[in-house]
Amino acid sequence: MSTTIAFCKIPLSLSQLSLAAVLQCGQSFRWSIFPLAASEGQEEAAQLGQPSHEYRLCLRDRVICLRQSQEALLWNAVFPNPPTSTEETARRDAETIEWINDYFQLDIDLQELYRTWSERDPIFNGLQERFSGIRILRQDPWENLISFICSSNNNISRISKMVKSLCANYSPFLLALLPPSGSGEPEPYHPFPPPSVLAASEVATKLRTLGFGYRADFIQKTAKMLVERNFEPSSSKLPSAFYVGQEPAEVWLAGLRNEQTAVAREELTKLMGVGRKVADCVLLMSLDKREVVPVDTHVHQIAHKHYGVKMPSAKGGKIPMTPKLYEEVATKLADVWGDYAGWAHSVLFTSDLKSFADYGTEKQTPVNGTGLLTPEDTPEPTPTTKRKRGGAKVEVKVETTDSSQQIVFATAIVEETYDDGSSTLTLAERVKRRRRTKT
DNA sequence: AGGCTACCTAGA
DNA sequence: CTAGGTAGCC
Repeated sequence: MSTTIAFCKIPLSLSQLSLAAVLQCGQSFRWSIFPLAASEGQEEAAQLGQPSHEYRLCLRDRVICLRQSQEALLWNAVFPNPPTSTEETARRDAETIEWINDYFQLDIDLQELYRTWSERDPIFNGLQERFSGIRILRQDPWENLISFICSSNNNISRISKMVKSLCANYSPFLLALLPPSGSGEPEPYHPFPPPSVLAASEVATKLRTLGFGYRADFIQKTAKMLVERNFEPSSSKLPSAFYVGQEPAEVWLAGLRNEQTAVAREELTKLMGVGRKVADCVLLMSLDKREVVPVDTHVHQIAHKHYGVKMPSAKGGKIPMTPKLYEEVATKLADVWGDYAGWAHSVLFTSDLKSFADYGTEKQTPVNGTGLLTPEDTPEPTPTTKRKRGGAKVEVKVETTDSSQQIVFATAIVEETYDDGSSTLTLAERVKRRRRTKT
């Protein structure tokens, strides 16, 4: 059970792919991450470009294990049953390699894209050193869709827990694996459940109890909508043997890869819990629509600070993302970055993630310590990466209080000071509705 | 037709 | 109070 398995190598530079960034930046939520045994030689190992982590993902019939060194991607695949022949072993290996190439889109030269973006955009140029190797994964559309339905109004940590909970509760156990360190409990692996399983009406109520909140109904309804769709016979035969074992609903979804972006988006947004943002994430991350830029508040901030997109006056501190504003931001960024705008967006987005605040600095080195830059080399912080140091909140007045004892309207001047010494003064018209607790 | 709001939950 | 939003209602 604890036999040491050798890893196979695919030559690959860190500038083409940074597993540490790509697998944790909120594209896929299902990878398990293990630090490799912290021994005394670890620091030197890191400097030698040896792997520091192992990443694992359960597919239909196997668990893929990945590590990364300075010059190679290291992989191995674990099956519940050992291969019966050398031919069988070879066939399995070939499939895994094909999957890796497809999933990481390794035929696309990321360095060349970085060069192009840097020429077109000085802002990108400033970030490219610190955030290299960030590319878009080519994910399974069904899993991608459900994961991003979970993502609404949510954080990466909880989304990951929810997605793993879906697997644990709705798909059969495949196998268990000890952490790579050898010590600790074996971890069970389940593949992602197919549409037919999540379409059952009881699923909604059970997902509620599992802590999915209002997304429980979205997931079940979307699954049901897809399963009950009337599929064209033509859509059930796709060229690749890649889709064998998939349900018609999954094949249909994947078939949107062959449609125009607008058409595919139209179809996606018909599904429950899928708005523009979620649809665009799916278009970009699993349906080959590389030009699509999903827009959220982070992306809007970036677009405002660096690319001259308007910032509506803050009513109540929150800027609602209207369809019009969404379109403005998306078009602007697509225009700046070109064909692969969605890919460029993910570099900027990752650089803006709080969990990556120290990525590429001394505090937290990227995998294997390459591309290491001192904090002085880091670009000017953008307003979104600027950390708030102090905020004086000056309540000016409270205009009315109605009979139900809700504060309905309040005006305040808010001063915020940032790490770099700059500060902003905003007039915030904050509408507070403080609901009285039921008694 | 845009502009609200409620919606689940875990964790600062 | 927020976290990579969306449906439903006016």
